[in-house]
Amino acid sequence: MTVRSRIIRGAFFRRDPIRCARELVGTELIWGKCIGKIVETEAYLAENDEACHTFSRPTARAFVERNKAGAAYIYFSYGAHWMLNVLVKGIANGFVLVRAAQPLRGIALMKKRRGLDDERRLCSGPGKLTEAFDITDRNHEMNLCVDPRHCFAYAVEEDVDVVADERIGITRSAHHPWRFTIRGSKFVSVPVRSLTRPAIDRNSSPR
DNA sequence: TTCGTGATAGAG
DNA sequence: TCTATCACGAAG
Repeated sequence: MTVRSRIIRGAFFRRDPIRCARELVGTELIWGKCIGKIVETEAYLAENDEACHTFSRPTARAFVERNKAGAAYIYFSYGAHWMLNVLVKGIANGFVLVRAAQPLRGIALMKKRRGLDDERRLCSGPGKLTEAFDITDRNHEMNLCVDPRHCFAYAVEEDVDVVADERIGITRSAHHPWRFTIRGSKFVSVPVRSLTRPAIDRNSSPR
């Protein structure tokens, strides 16, 4: 089976962001010589989601209008890190943030770019991942569903145990369980907080 | 736990 | 022009 036949096409991203985020976990991110298995994503909704850039950034709303599903939305965060998102336009619009990956190929190159040897820490966060893969704003608005060298691809193994958990690193609309990880993966950014979330649990949580 | 870093947006 | 904010990461 060739790489091309496994490419995830635009139809995948013409659904809703939550489902896309969940199903992108376990797929492969192919970027030049580097390949990683995606172990962590988050969904952001263009509507009614205060954590999404579209909520407060006119440029993000314009991006959604201007681009097709599967376009890369890449921005610079905290003066240091690039974030890789994929545009979803379908039943609902939004983004999938690619947060962590398990290095599969091009590992020596990733180590060099990151200045690290520990494979677990090469792509264990959205900023680390883009550094390891050399993803920057020059890839902004790139269509990630056509070029087999810059795309997502279905993995050969299909059985993936995905855990839903609350998104992290945000202050607004943080309660939605729209973070998705591979259960038990050692390559995620931050360990999942709870495998089973109580429906209402205000007393056991400090702060 | 703290802090650097720079883009963005909105207020004045 | 100024300020607040931020989907982070590394050092301590």
